[in-house]
Amino acid sequence: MEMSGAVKPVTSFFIKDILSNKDCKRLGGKCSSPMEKCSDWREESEKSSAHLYLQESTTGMQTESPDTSRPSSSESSFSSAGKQKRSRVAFTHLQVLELEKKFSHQKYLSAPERAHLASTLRLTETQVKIWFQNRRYKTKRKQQTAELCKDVYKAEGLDLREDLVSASLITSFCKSYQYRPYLWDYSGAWGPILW
DNA sequence: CTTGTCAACTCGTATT
DNA sequence: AATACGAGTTGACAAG
Repeated sequence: MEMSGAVKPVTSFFIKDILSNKDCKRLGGKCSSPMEKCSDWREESEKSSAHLYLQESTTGMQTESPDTSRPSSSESSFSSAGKQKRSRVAFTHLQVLELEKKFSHQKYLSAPERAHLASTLRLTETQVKIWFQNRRYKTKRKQQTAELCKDVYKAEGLDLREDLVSASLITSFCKSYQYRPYLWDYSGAWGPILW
């Protein structure tokens, strides 16, 4: 809140740093220079980049920039003034693919599993953790939306008179709400995507 | 311009 | 206290 927007954006991906950061925030203090995060996750990235580069050649599909961990404009995001833009790192197709594959089998990862996956994909554990969190949440929202739409269709079919107006509104909303970002998904473990 | 996507974020909570 | 979670928000970016 207080930190919002301004200088805050980037923080360390290390859990301890995140936590201490949080504490600082809550205490109203500013604990670390914005720079820190960069170097921190850089370290972590390099740690794993040593050998585990996620055999791109095996699939032969990786053509995107491999280094998601950062818009490796490591310097550029800071431009000149202290004002640093929040970065939105786009994971590579391959990374997302592997994450999805894992997610299709298990929605939750243990710490060791997460660590392994992270190093394999050259991501930080925090990135993997957040990705899974977001993924679960997205799945849930998607399902809720789908169910809502189903119900609306049913309601409309069975009882047209009941608040027809609002029902129709929701229906049209459902129709237009084509939110299926993971259509190409593995529809296996956690259910088919029905639309 | 607006809108959608999504990684990263905050906040409250649960578990150990 | 440390850690992870869900839910919701933020902000960068791309597509329309």
